Amino acid sequence: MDDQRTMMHPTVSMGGHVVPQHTYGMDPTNQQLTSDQEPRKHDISEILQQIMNITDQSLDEAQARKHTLNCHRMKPALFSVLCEIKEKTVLSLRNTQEDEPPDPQLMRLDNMLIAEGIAGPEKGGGAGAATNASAAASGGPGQLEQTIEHSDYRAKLSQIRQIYHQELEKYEQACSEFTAHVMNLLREQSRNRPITSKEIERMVQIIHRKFNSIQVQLKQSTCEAVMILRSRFLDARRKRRNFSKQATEILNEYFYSHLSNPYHSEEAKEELARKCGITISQISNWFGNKRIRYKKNITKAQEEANMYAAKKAGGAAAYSMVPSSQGQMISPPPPPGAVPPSDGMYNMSMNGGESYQSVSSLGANVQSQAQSQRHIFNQPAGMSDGLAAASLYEPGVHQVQYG
DNA sequence: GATCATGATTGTTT
DNA sequence: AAACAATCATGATC
Repeated sequence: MDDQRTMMHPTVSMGGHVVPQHTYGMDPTNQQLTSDQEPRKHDISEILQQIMNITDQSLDEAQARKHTLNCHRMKPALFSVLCEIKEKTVLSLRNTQEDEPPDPQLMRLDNMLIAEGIAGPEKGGGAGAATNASAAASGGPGQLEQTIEHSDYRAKLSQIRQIYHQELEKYEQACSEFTAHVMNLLREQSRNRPITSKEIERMVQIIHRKFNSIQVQLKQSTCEAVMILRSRFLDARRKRRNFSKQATEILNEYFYSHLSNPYHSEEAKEELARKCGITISQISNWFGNKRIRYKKNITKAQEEANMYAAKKAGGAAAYSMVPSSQGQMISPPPPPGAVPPSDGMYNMSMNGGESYQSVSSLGANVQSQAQSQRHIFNQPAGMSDGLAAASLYEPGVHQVQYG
């Protein structure tokens, strides 16, 4: 019955709902509108139109009209209409409550930010923690040293951390401001239309979800920035440094002393690494590069070989007084007044060549092992002539001397 | 800034 | 697994 009448007098349609006239306290059976009923109908339309318009207005404008609306004589009637509509729509709201599972992407980002020291409890240890974390992630003792020495890296990382926290704070402030604003608005609107606390809660949830997606973006771009920073600073190629002159000297001397068998045991590598202050893998790289480049440019390598041979011969002559080092001494005499106490190379000379001897004999020890390895130095036929000088200092020769 | 030197990486071979 | 070979990327020098 009511529905039929409603269909006959569809006053205002609101969100697809037809507002029945009888709920305004008017006589529903009265089909004829009296002269004072017409303006009433008009009033209601006006109020509802105002409400509709609120969504298109700025919050300030809505605020300004709020008072007018509250004082309107038809307000109670409007309220009851809205209550009735609510009765119908509230069912759909009840079903919308869902538990949000933790976003795996967000968790990944959070973990990474914590690991990098960007997001973390204490601020002071941030940069340090980041360094340790990244060093642990990349592994290797050499990388650890280089990571620590990169104060630039740490500075940039803490800069990223600072920006991240600033943005996060801004975001959180904006989120809470907006939430408070919306809650106020809803509370005020609840005087005109029925709004349950659950609905407000839900609205807050929606707002937080929206802001969360912004937060994810912030975290994502922060992670990207950290990755770029890391690749820039921790990529070994970018931070290549030439070895010290002394290290190169030691390596060259060892190389040309072991030309017939330039393949070394782990022990020999360790010792060289210790003497040169570089890692074992750097030693391997160096000898790998050296062998290839030696082979590629024999002429130049010969000159170098002769130079080191002469050097060694000179050194041996100069230090032949030292009993235990005869035929072993390859280091030049230390320059006057230039003998660093901890200098491995010159220490070798000063302590009777003991250190070098051990390296040299280690090289000899691996000779049998190296026989099973590939040997580029056995291949070129014309090489032996050029290596005449250098071959004087091959481990085999030393062995003969000792044998 | 062009060029060479050199340490590191990557893919292949043994 | 170690070495080779090619290549990359940076440092040093002119």
